[in-house]
Amino acid sequence: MTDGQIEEAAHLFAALAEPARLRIIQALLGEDLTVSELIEVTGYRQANASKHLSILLRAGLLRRSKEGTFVRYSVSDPFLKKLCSMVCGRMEHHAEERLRALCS
Amino acid sequence: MTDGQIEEAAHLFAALAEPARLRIIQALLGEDLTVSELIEVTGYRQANASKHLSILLRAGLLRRSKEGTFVRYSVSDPFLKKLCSMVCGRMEHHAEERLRALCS
DNA sequence: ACGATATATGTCAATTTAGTAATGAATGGA
DNA sequence: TCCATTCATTACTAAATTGACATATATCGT
Repeated sequence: MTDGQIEEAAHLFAALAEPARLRIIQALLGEDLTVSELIEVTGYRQANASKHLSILLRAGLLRRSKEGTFVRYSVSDPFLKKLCSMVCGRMEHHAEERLRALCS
Repeated sequence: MTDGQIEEAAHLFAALAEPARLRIIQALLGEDLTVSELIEVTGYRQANASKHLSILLRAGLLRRSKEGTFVRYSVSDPFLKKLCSMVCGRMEHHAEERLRALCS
């Protein structure tokens, strides 16, 4: 692996290393949403949501399409869906382990 | 997904969002290494490497075992191996796309 | 063209993080 | 016991990041 690829991967993980962005991704995995809808759903301020969206967009994780004055975002990367289900699986596994440790 | 799980996931990604830590993981995926060996391989300073290792350890990605005065680290999480191969695959895919865009 | 709405961007303070040097703790050998 | 080695931790500086506010840009209807 080259230095460039390592940095690219780190950049990708950095885009995912923020609870607000994970919430946004979670919402967009359910259905494509405009910024307004996303604000409604998540409760984030417009400027912040917009900034987080631009970060996810630059990381290549989202797709952006204009609809009049609205902008609709969607999950562009099939990799992201797989990744999310993997992470969920891991966390369930850990939750189970914690539970088992508690009961032993 | 609860807020706690979202934050836990963000924390996990944050642990991976650093080139130095990805380099360390890459080295440890090849073989288990002591801190000294890791320093030798990566060229990082001792204190720096130690800090990165502690972050990966706290994230549950590495295992730690003492051997006399030495400490050997290894990849504890099968999830991590899968994740790395996925990320590598994604980046190769993107590299191909860039190449194709260049030639079209 | 004008006003209203949707989205993006710039700036600021506060927080977090990486890297370095120095120090501390633990282990093994003389 | 004393010293040398290995690793962890602390204190510090510089840089990056977040969220809030204000402002700019773009599009639509009138």
